[in-house]
Amino acid sequence: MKTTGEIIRQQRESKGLLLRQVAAYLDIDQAILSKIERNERKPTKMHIIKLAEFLKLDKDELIVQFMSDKIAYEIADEECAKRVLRVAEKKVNYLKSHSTKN
Amino acid sequence: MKTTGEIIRQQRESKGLLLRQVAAYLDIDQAILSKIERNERKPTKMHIIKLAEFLKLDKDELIVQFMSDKIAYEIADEECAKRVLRVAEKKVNYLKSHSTKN
DNA sequence: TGTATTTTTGACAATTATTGTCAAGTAAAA
DNA sequence: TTTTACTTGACAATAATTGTCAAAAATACA
Repeated sequence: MKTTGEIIRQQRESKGLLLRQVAAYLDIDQAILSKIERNERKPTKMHIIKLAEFLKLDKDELIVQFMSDKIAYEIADEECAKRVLRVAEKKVNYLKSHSTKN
Repeated sequence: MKTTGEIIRQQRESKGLLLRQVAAYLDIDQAILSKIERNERKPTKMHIIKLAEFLKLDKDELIVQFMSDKIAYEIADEECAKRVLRVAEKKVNYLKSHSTKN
């Protein structure tokens, strides 16, 4: 399984781009991007969106990576991680079916 | 589906306890507990643990409620919420099988 | 080699989010 | 109607996140 950081780094390198160039597009210091690629810092959603744009990665796919990282990280040390996910799914279904939009 | 706040409030009332009494045990202002019960503020994990203790609720069950709330809230407005959960589960499995403890 | 370039690292500053208090308001009970 | 419980909202304290900067380390390459 590739990490989010690995996906980003591979794509950046495959395009021959420097940290500094991509970081400039994201409007952050390259130090942060370096850390994101090494999974040492978590990207924000804005980072993810701009990275997908700039590196021509599939935006939804990258968001899935990013959010599942966050969730996995949050619950990984829970005994009941699996149940948490199952209950969360029920709640998401409920929220979606009762939300005003759509 | 009962919300976390509802579970807490029902149990508290069934025991004839006042907000102020439970809040004292949690060492917080009763205003916060009032808001937690009305799902207007999110409890911390410590709140949840102490609430389970004091109200004699099943601790793991309450933690599942609490964490699934957090997750559902985070991803509810995502198009790809379901996929996020599935990928998160894979990552949790991976993390669990590769963690040092156990 | 050694010089330029890129990346990494860590200290710490700025910003934002969370968690809390307080006091006044509302509701309900006695 | 007075007391008691609960709710609300402004805002203070604390904690977490996000960022900068500059020096160190790694890499590329003349």
